Amino acid sequence: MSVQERKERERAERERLIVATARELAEQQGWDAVTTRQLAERIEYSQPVLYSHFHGKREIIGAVALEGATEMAAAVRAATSAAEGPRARAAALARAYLDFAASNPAVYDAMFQLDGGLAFAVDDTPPPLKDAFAALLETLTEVAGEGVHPGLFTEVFWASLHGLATLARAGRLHPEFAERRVELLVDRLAVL
Amino acid sequence: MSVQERKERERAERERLIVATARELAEQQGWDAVTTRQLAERIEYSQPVLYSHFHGKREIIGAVALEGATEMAAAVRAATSAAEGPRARAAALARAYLDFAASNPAVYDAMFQLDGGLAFAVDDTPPPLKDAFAALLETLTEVAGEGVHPGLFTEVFWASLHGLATLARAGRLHPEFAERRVELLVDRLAVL
DNA sequence: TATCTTGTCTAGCGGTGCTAGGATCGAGTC
DNA sequence: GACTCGATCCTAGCACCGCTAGACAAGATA
Repeated sequence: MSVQERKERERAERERLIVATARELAEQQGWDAVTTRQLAERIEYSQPVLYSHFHGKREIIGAVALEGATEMAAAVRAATSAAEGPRARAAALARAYLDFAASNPAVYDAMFQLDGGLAFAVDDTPPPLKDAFAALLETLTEVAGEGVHPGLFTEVFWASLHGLATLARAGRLHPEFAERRVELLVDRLAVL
Repeated sequence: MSVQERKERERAERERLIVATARELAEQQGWDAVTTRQLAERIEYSQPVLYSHFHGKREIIGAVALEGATEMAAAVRAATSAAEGPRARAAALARAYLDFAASNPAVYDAMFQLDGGLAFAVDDTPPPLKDAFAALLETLTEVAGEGVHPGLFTEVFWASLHGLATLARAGRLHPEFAERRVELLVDRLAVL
């Protein structure tokens, strides 16, 4: 029994190592540099070991994405709970979201730009992703406005943030407008 | 003289063929299917011919992106000029933008998701891209609101549309809310 | 100690973007 | 009309990718 338990523990530990290494490598050199060979070398195992943990590279990206979703949900909740008043909470949410995207570009890519093989079909959406959306919903519901479906409003608000995050990082928007964009977005979308 | 002119004409024609074929193949089977081998076979030339026209695959993607930007600008202008009143024009712009993204996913990817090697550093941005932004600016300026920088407002509006377009296509948003999302976005962002 | 299962690695498959170097074709010249 | 020569194109191959079959060794079981 104990032997098997030890092995399972070691396996789980190695799996965490794979995900952490993939994430680290992606943040350092971009996802293009995250090849199975490079990744295998960094964890000091051969390539096939990766495939005994994940069905393919896509699943590794998906694992990084789920980790990121959990962290993003936490970051958003921490920021909103520290703010007072609906308007301030919505603004804090927006800034926390954009900060996370800017600070963890590779993770954000794994979540929304790359194919991590994650399902989004309402039912079998992984819990961390549902929870990240829920974190947005909690704060945004109070500024959705009368008679506006909170989920609908959250989708619009989220999409706007997503657009700002991706276009800003791609160098498509004027960097000096960053703060004013957030102000404008919150002012217009949020109903107090 | 005439011989050289004919050759240049044929070269230009072949270049158009390459871009058109890449675009067609991408729309049919996705950009993953657009390999240099597949592309070469479709135009009935060998691979190296591609490299006598473009420095690499990235440049071919960039060419498709520029073509798409021109078309999108035209589509937006056509839609807005057919609408009456600022609110109707802004709504028409939003729908035209989202329609274009939904109808030409591969082209939209070339423009905003893939690396087409296009510059965006204010000065050396290719004219078609500048013009596409200008097309948005023309209509959105009139609903930016008092004292709001039109360029800033356009960036925010555009980012929101971009977010809606990408998240919707990735299956991240509820399809049945599509029209209501546009209504909500225009209602909140546009100042009449 | 002998057996056997489990886990890991070596080697290799078919694919990718890209390119060096040889063959071929056609334009210009005698 | 034959010939030279330069432009043009293709064959073949490089290094890399994601992924996997099968040999092999280490460790648990008896």
